[in-house]
Amino acid sequence: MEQKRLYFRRQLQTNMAVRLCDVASLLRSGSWASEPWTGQVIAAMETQLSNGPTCNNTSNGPSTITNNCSSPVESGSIEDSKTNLIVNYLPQNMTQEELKSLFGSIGEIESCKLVRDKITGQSLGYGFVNYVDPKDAEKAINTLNGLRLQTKTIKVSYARPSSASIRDANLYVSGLPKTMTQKELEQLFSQYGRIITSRILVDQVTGVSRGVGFIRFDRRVEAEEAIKGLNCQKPPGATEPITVKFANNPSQKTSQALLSQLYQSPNRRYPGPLAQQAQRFRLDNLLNMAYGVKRFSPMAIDGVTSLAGINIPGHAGTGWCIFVYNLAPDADESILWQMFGPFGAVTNVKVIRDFNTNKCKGFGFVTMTNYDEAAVAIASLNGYRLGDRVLQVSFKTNKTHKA
DNA sequence: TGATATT
Repeated sequence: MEQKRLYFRRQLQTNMAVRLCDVASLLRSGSWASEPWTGQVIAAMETQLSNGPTCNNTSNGPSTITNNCSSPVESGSIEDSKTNLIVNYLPQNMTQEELKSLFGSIGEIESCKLVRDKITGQSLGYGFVNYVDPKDAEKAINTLNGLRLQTKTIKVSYARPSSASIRDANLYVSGLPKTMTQKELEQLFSQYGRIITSRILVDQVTGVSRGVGFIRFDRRVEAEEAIKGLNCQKPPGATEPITVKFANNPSQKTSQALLSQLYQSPNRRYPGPLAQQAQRFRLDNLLNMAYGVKRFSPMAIDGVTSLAGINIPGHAGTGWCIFVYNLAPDADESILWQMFGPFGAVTNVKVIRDFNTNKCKGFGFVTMTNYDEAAVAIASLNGYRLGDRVLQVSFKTNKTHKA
């Protein structure tokens, strides 16, 4: 009870209508409504809401507020939201649950959304995480920005307030001098507005610039002005003019290309050869279940020595559970994400702590979706030296008695 | 013409 009071007091201290709307709707629904003090809290919030900016939150996602500031965009100003983050460059196969699990290891999450293609359902590689506490959002940027997950390095930053004016502000630039650096590219374009991202494409083999790149501005009007000012112009010192135009939207592919991508990408829906071994396990286990055979020992398969995390389709919340031993007392979840994330889809991590001291008891667990990725992670991380400790990593066993 | 940046 007291914890709930503290929880909502903390929320109330976040002086944004957007937060109040969310808390109010949370209080109105579900088990919170039965608490004797919720009525007072809702009333207090609605008073503030009626005096403040309009709340337009009608959906499940994080809400937005009408920006009624007289000078909405000031160069270099701090973002409006201190709790809402955008996470870019997520691995293609990362799910919303995995995103929530990863960022939930920092602090309490108010809402979390992985953005998917409306038609294909494929991840668009970015998402939003809205924390309850602005301090956790800041901590998430400090600890998770730049985290390597599989082949990607994720970017974590404050989300700008959602608005039509910030959409379609990405430019494709070609004909750049091969010697031009990213910094020089930014210098050229920064006179037209605030740059959100910039990139120069390079040859995969030689690393030499391909003379093409991208500039994403904060606002579309800035991108329009940059086209007017720089398209067909020669950059300082260049011999040839550059081409500046709006970039293609990656989500606007032809249906042919989408189908091709769907067929070729090894994801959950269309498992590629890599998933075959895990599929074989699942099939075997289904057959064993169906025929009432005692849970089969997978030890006979391909030299695997010990397994327990049996993954049965339809049995939600399962995966390949990995036991990690010899963690330091101050180990936290983020270290587990950092170690195992690069090997594949991680759905959950947990550091086991002493109830009284809150220090790690020396071990933890990691759940991975795919068997093959889990096996590689174990093979790679068992014996790994973390600080002054050598880790023992294995599939979790179902030991009920100590040997 | 990207390491799919605004739900």
